[in-house]
Amino acid sequence: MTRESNIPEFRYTAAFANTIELKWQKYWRDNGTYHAPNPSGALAGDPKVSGLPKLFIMDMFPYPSGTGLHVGHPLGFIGTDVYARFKRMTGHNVLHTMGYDAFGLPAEEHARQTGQHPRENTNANIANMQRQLDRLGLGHDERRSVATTDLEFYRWTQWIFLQLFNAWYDDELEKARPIDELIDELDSRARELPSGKIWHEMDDISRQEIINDYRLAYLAEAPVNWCPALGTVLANEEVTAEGRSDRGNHPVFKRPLKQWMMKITSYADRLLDDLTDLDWTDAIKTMQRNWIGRSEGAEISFTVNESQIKVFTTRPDTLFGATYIVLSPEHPMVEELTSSEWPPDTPELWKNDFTNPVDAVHAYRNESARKSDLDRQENKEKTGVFTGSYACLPVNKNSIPIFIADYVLMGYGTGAIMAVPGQDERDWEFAEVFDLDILRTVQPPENWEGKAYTGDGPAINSDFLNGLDIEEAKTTMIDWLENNKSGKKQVTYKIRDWLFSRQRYWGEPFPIVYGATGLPTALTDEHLPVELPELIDWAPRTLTENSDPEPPLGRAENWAHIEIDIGDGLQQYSRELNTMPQWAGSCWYYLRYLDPTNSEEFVSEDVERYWMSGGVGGVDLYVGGVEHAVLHLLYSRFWHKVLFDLGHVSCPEPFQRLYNQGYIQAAAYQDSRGLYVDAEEVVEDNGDYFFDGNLVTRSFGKMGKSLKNSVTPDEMYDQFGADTLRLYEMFMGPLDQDRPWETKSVVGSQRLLQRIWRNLVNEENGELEISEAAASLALRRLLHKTIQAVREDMDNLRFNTAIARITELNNEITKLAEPTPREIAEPLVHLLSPLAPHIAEELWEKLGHTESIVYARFPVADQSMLAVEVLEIPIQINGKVRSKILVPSDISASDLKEAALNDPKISSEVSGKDIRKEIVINGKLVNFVT
RNA sequence: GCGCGAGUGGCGGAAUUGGCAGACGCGCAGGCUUCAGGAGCCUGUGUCCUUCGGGAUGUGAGGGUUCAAGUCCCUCCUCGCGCACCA
Repeated sequence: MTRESNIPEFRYTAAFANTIELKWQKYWRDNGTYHAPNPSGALAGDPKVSGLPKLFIMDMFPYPSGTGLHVGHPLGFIGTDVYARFKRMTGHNVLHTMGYDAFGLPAEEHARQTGQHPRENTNANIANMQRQLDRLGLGHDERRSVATTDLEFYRWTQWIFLQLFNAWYDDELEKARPIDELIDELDSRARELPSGKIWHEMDDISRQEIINDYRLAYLAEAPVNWCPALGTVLANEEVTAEGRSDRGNHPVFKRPLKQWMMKITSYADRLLDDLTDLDWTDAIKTMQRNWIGRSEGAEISFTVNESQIKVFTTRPDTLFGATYIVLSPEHPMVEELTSSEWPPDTPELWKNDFTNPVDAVHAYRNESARKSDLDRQENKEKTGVFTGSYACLPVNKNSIPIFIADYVLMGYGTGAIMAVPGQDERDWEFAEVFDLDILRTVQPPENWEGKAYTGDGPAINSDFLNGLDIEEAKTTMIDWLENNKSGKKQVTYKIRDWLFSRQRYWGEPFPIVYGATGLPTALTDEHLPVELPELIDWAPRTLTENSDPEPPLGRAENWAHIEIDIGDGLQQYSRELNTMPQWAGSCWYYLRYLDPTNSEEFVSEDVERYWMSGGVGGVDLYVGGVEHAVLHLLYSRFWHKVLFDLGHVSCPEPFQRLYNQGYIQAAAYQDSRGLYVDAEEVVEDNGDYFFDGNLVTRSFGKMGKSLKNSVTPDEMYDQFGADTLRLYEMFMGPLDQDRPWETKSVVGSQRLLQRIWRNLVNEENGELEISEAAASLALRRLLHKTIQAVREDMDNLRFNTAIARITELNNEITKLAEPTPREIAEPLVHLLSPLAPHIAEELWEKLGHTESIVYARFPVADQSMLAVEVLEIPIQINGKVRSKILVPSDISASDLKEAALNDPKISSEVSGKDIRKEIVINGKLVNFVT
């Protein structure tokens, strides 16, 4: 219980902080303080401001969760806000705003559980989250806020979809082009179809089918990830390595279904190459590279009877060492390659106890079909069975056996490999199990004792390759294969085209209709937006593995069938019933921030060029969690590149600098049954933790409902105020690092603000209490040292050390006997203002200023104040500090040595000893070695 | 298994062209103020020893380079993240 009567009326308490915070938040809102002017258009403003260097700072925009924020969420938002405020004070036109990623599975799942319509639910969540964020005092240009669920926003998501639908990838020019240009080239015979079909001899429907396959957004029948529990199909990126849904951890099944796909594979090389120019961490770049999974090698054909098996290998140089072939059990040629009888002399080992290959192969295929991906991963013992057929090795016509084995995956390369046990560990293991030949074709080092040798060395046992190193042997072999029509150079990728349709209600409808031909047809711009129909029954059905996905939009009978004119007169059409995935809106929202009210274009050219200029990527700083490393960041790079190719944006990449903030973790406690107990109720006693008198165990994890360890910003506003919360979150540690939350430590940040306040304001009467007299030279020096350090720290997002420097300065001010000199007080408030903007505004006003501090100039250190006259130099003997001396900073090395030797402590220590070596680092230290 | 990152007081963390380890904060201890303290202020606080001057020791473990190593090199351990039979 606090007794208010003892606390001075104008002390900086939580209640007082709340008063001034609300005051200044209202002021900023009323004055449009954070409005960043565009160079032209509806949001144009003061040309003096839009003439400043621009800075586009962004947070990954959040999904408005129904449970609201906990203190872990705003960490990155605060970080970008501090940086943005600092940059405003150094003469930049800073664009910083916030939007909501409000479509998608989670919104709908939540709505399904509560029975509320997704829109109502989403709007309520957005309002709540906006309230929580506003209270933090984030300097966002609120005019630019968007939600992906706004009709005026998703109108343009649909428009961008049409850009993709109406474009194709020209492999020669390595860029996307309008589909009409392809049609023109085919019409004028400037281009032939690679299939050999003759364009001019085809009917209209066949032509449309051909063209549709060229589109960057296309319909395809392909094995997709069907998640019955979610009632929808999912992209590869949304399925975990265990074969479950990323969201909800439900089982996912591979099923062939006709779905919308995006041709992201066409951009694989550019997505890979352009990573080089981005200021992203190597961790994220590596994750993207792994996901794209480019490997160079060769496709080699092996002849079996009349047919050919194509294998992909990255080691064509080892072809002479191929002693068998392995097909994935799902490979389409397995059946035709399975002979009816075991060939004479087939080793028993290869038969798996079956009397003929047909039964053996059948049994093996059934067994591996039953195995989940997880089983296949966990059990790496090699299994397989002989098909009874032999293939012909193209270089020497040797006959080698063909196996099927589940260590070869259908989803990669051609689903078939040439096995080279001498140079491949997996093949070696398999060869050991089945007693197959092993032939080394690369000479291992002399004392090599291992099995397969994958390192470099001269080729052996390889005829015309002998003596060549791996790289030379590869190119020589590829030449040979191409000359002998047995293969070719080949690049494969792990990345697959992006599955883009979902059987859900709460997403963007496709701007696509189907006419009499049944082929997909694009709506034209004037028919946009395609608005989501109001549905009473919008929930997806819970379905089984074998059922078909049912798009909920099919239940909107009146909406699903329309009569419109899209160029061929008024006709009957049925609409596409799928919706887009959640990623669609987040692929491009940053562009809408630039020009959110534009009803003619998704962003005007002029505005886009202004904000997106500077590097290869337009956004100057993008802060968000590492969990979007391959999903959002890959998809939006892809869309951006398409828009770039088609001339709609001016730079090839969206995000120049990416920064991954860490997570705030919190202690969670489990009782003896393993159940989580309310962390707030746990008490510590001598290193042990108790809940309700019972011993509980502590662990750390992400804040949230399930661990019962959430702390909300609202609680922090009540107990400390928003400035304190901001300061504490920035002070906990480096922004990119995970850190444990400790409510009991927050008070430290509040004390700093209290002390700064008290150093400038009389707590009893609330009056400014500073001195107009000059500061001491020592304090002035400290101030400039602090300014220098804080500036550097702010620039490098090292807010924790910036706060430490400010604290040091304030600690010195606290020691003064007289009031704080104005020449110190004003810069101190400047240094503080990006971190704790409300108290800074209040102090700034008390200091007599009528303009907001937001656009004040951040102090610059006076270099002459940084130079010191006297240095304290440690003197070491044998590397150990024995004394310290004060010397003039401009002392010469020899004088420094003399001064050190004259130090009484040093002279007594070295007297009678032989100084063998003297190290004199001027300005740093002296070390005598005896 | 492969790749990346990290290991510093009771706790969060400072310190990098190698140059005084532990800035700043929390916590803790003592004091002031107070009827009281879960408020505020001051002082102290790596560990061990100490005659209170100081001494020894110390950055996951072990070794090395150097006048000098948290920092560089080698070997190993632990934790986190990513990928995982990708041919």
